[in-house]
Amino acid sequence: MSKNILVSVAWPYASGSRHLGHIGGAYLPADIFARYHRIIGNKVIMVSGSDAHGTPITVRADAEGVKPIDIVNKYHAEFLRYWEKLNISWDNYTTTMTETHIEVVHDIFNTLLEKGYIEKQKSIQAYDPSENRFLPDRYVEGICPYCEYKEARGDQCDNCSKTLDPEELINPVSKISGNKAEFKETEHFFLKLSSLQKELGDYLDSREGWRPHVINWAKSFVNEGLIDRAITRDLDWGITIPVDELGPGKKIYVWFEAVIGYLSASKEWSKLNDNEDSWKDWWLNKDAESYYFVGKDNIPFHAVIWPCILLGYGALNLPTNVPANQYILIKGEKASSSRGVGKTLEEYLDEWNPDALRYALASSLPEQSDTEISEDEMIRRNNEELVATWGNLVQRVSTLINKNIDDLQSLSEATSEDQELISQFEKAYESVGKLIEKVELKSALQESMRFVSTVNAYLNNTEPWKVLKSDKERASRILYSALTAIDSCANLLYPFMPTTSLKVRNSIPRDSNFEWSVNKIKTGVKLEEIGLLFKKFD
RNA sequence: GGCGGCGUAGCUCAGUUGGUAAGAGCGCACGACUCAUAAUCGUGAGGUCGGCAGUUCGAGUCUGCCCGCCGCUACCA
Repeated sequence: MSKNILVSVAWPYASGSRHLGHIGGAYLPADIFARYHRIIGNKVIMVSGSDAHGTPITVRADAEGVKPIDIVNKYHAEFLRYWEKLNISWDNYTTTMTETHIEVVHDIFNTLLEKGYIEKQKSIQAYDPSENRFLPDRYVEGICPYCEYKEARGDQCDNCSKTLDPEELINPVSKISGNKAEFKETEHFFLKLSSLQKELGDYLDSREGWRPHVINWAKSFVNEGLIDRAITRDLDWGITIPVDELGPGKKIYVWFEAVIGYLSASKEWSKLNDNEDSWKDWWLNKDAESYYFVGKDNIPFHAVIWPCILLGYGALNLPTNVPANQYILIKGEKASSSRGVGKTLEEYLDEWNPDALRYALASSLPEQSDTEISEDEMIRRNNEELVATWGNLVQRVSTLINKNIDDLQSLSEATSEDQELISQFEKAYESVGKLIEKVELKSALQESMRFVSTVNAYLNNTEPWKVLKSDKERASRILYSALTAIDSCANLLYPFMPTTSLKVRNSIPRDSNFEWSVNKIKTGVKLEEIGLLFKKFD
């Protein structure tokens, strides 16, 4: 009874480089989760893509004197390099510029409009006449009407921390040009979140196993009362509005269309695989599950707004879980290469074995709370946990076998000690699997490493290097048992470290080929040279 | 201001619905081993669980207040 599992991953904004925090926050955990489910036989599609629209991209394009599309292409290409180097196993990694995406966005827009979940509303908006553009609240500055602070923003005064409307500011100016801001009426389409509040509340109440910070946050949004939100903007760069009622210069607002990308990327995947309807197995089949891997800043969009869009549209599956991560902090600051904190992601990717980097990040995933890491800590984990415990185990056993035993042919009977080692691993698959299914990936990795240690302990207790001198058959049995255990360790660690795990597995000849249970290792065959899995940092 | 999260051993973090003497990994100390990338294994020392008060037979776990850090507060996504 294999399940269909949709692994949806936050769409990275093609407006700048990503950093380690992004990788640990969403892409790596999603990949671990997806790889595990594929291995145990579930049908997984993992989708995402580069988010091509939105203000940061146009701002950056303006600053660099290029077109938005140039910025998008540059960073999309950079993101593709990340995924390749890190072995992120997408089924479809696309962009929000594809025809399929635009079609799907238009379909959802039109359907919500027909059903009355989208309607036009007029509002007064700050406007910069010299730049010929409307201004977000935060891009308007002026004097606070309450405390007379001179640099109050249109949304809030930093001095007295009162929430403001831009129109309240005295002498409002555009933060972009420094010129006086005007106020003009503008008309936009709004998503009527308020009329979906009850259904969303029921949906959230029915969720089980969500992380406390995610469900609490989502519910607090509902409890405060959902406010209708504009889904179009005064912009040239973006997806066109399917109905021509607002006049020129307006586009669909990025937050509305980006989340729809999960559906359009799934549909695109179907087309690419010559089965246009296969996406339905993940979106319409009620037994299918969907997991959305995002950072905590994305919780409102994935636990509130996207479910509302889906509820309004109807029929499509809502998120099974949104295992949002908190932030990875480097040296006490939110990981940010733009602020010059730490190395760029590309530098890490050049310097690190991808599996070692995956390990260092996976063992510090911010699943419950913000987690601090430093490069020293990552190096320490590589040297003292990965190299010493796992890499060295593989090395010591393969060396013992290759130097002393030709082909693991004549084995003595297994003792209770040997059997106990193997039966431990039968349980390991179960306990590690359960943790991954609950998206407790950090614990799952720690648990896996604990089993790696038991093999080292087994060797210390059985001392095959001594037994070799007197009883070669017994020594062969010990090493055969250890090799069986190592093969299982490689399976357990595969979702976390796919490349090195495959390297180990492919070197060990097997009689069976289970990916998620103990395998029988062939006797009478020579073990292939595995080589060092990881290198120590000096 | 309001809302949410966090504050647990030197460090990074776990601690289901309150219940046997508070956990893990790393670091540290001591011991064992020497096959292995000076790697491994075992034992141990470290905490009045941010503070104060309360509920309870019993609270890290619930309530109130306080202190500190972070985030959100709806046109950044």
